[in-house]
Amino acid sequence: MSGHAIPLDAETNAVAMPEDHREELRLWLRLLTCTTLIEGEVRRRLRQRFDVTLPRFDLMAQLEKAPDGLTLSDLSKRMMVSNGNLTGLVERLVASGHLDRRTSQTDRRSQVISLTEAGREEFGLMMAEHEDWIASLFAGLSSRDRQDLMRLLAKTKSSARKAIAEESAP
Amino acid sequence: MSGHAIPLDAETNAVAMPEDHREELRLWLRLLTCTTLIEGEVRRRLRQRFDVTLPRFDLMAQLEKAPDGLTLSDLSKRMMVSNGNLTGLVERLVASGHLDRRTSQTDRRSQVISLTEAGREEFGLMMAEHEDWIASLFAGLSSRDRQDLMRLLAKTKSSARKAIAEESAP
DNA sequence: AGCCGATCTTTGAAGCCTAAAATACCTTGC
DNA sequence: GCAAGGTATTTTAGGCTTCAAAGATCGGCT
Repeated sequence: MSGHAIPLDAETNAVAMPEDHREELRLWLRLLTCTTLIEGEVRRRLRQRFDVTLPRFDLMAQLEKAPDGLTLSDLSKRMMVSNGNLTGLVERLVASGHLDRRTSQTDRRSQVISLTEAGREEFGLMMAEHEDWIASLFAGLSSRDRQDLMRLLAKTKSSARKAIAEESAP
Repeated sequence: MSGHAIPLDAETNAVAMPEDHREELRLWLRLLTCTTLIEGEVRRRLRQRFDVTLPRFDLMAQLEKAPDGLTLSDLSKRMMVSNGNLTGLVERLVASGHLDRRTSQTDRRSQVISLTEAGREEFGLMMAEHEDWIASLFAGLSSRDRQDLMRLLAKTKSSARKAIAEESAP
């Protein structure tokens, strides 16, 4: 392979000149910006309208989908946050009367958390508004755009999961 | 309008039955999941490889692009975090010798922050690896996918910005 | 029965983050 | 010159988050 002064193309030159991944980097930064932007606004509105934080909202959202309650470990997995984190989060929502907590009948290590009636009602209001907020934030996208984005994000998610799995056990 | 037992379709029934925005909601949750997944992994690797947190990395990344330094307000805008937050962040990085901080010559209210030589060197190492991590996390997407995703996220970003602006000053 | 490793939760130390109030400095208009 | 209003930063109080270590309980094995 090869004339003298002819520059090698990116493919053949991978060793001497390490690949340029600026495109992926820009993509990641844009993804992060979008999420941060929307998340910040949701956070702001939750606080303003309902005086509630996003983590608390998320926690109640999980419980709303599970009428029989969930253990802290279940919640931890579903919310992708640490176990220790939930202890305090739940504590505050129990104190404010939104959540109920009792030791599992079958496993005394486990705490089963569920929404109180008051908590469920209050969350219902939040959830409805929240859905409208999200709709308005994404209003600039056509139905087709949303479908495409959905598909690409699914692909991104599985790409990332794969890379993470490979790194953990190479 | 209307026959008796015939159900109205979604379009004509917008008032009685408020619109269903579950599609947007699912899209948002997927966007959030992707970002959280990738961000968590980057955070984990930064900690493991360099014993540095993501906020510190982000801060140094901003400064690396600005050889003449930036004020706290500049940083605050670029990083989309609160001003008070930066005070402590910068404080710790000054203490560890990564950052330099001096009062502006032209405005004694302002603090100009910049990377020290040591900070710049260390950040160089991190940046290179970080770029590879991101590339591997997005490796499952074709070049075409990345372009499409980039475009759709740009659209999402401007959609969100518009909705936020309209809410603030309706 | 009793021990052992695994699982569920809490605690502690450190850091990140925000909103809001306080402080310091600048700029403009008189 | 100097007061009023605006800008840059810090402080304060409260909450979220993680990791790592400790405590409690479970289940299987001998």
